[in-house]
Amino acid sequence: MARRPANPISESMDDYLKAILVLGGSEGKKVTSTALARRLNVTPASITNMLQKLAASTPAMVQYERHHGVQLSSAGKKRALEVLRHHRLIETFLYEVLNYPIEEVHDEAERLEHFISERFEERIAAKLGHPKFDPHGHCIPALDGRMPKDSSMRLTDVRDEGTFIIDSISDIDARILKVLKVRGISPGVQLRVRDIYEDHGYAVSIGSSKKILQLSQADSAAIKIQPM
Amino acid sequence: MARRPANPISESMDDYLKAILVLGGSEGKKVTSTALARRLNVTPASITNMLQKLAASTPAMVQYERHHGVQLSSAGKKRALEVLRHHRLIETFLYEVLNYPIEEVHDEAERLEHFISERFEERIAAKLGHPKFDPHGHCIPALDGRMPKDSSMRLTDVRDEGTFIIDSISDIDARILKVLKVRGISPGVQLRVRDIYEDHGYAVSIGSSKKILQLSQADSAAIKIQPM
DNA sequence: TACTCGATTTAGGTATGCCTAAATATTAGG
DNA sequence: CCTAATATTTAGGCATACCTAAATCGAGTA
Repeated sequence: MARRPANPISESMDDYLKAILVLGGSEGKKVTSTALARRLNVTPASITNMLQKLAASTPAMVQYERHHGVQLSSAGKKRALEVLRHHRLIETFLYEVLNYPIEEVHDEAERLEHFISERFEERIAAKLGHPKFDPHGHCIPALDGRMPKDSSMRLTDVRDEGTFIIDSISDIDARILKVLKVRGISPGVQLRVRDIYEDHGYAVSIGSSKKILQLSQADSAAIKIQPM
Repeated sequence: MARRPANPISESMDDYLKAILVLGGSEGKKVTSTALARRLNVTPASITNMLQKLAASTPAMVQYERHHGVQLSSAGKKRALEVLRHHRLIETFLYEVLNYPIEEVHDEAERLEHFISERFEERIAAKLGHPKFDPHGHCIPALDGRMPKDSSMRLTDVRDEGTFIIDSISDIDARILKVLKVRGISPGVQLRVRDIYEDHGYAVSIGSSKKILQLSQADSAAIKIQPM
């Protein structure tokens, strides 16, 4: 029964799989080349190349039809969740154990996630008490890949004034993360939408404070919320 | 004064520099291609290629004359010491903070050393209290690259019975490391040489114990000692 | 001094993963 | 339903870092 060995998964392949996952390319939805190109900071041509490779590998990591987007196969999704788990555990570790400033954990985790062993993962998870959320409020996939469904919504989808709980903050832009930190905007905090400037941001207040904060559109786009 | 930027140092280049340092290619001594090839598990041809590259980079990382070996330039030595510091700090961290078994720290550190930031280094050094030695007994270079001179000798150079203190254990072979661990051979322990089997190993005893342990030549070669 | 053998270098080739420019497919508007 | 604008793919290149096979060098010995 000479089962041929699964071909190795490179660091780059991992990055692509994780990006597809985060952009929603599991559960039937498809992701476009352009969206991937933007997220990964490479040209669309490079995306096409890699998608062909991911589709051709054994087992196939994605389902891909040219000009019609990609989505993860079950093997691809499994792998992407492993990488995401690594990433978020490392972020939590850097924040909790090594006292990193929140806006620095992402870049470091982004590099390290490809190189830590299963043992490293196991040890930091144990040290942290098997956390369910990273410091940005994002859910950490379990070892078996299970992850509760995310019921949060984007602040930028809000059309009416109201009160919410901050669910999570996107970690990709350190600058925004720092801006939000100094304004007290972090997961779990209550956020009241006071005014909406169509496509130009929001006026909000935090907790029980009456102070009004102006958030740019870019800042607002990094915030996910839950209705109270 | 458009100073041209120093060209980037790749992960591979770091590996070569570190290998040259450890094989003694600082302080005037030269290292042969073959020795490097053996240590890095690549062919001699690959070594030649990389040495040419290291010699041609700005600033030059090594001095290299074909057929006559290499040695580190001051820039190369500085860099190699940085990488070695990373490596040994990470080993110490894995052992002390994450409770790794000693025989597993090397391989993990070998991968991670290339990817941690200055911040990561600074934080783990602080957390560990700026240690001077790694768990194998090797000296950790200071931030400025200074490192006390190593006055230890190889157990395999011992020709007469006598008593010594174990200085350090080579970390490159996990199997040997584990064998030595279960026999109680670790840095700081007293080791008595009882019998010498020319090129076939040693009979030793540990601490105040009378029990005689047989060490193979390979096991012995991993041990460095200090006269008492 | 010349020869031989081991050490080293050169030449040429592989794979990854990125790029640009040119070609082509899809989609939305008229 | 056709066309323009946009999205995507193809083709051809570059750099890194490794390999093998075929030269070539150099140190010790006859």
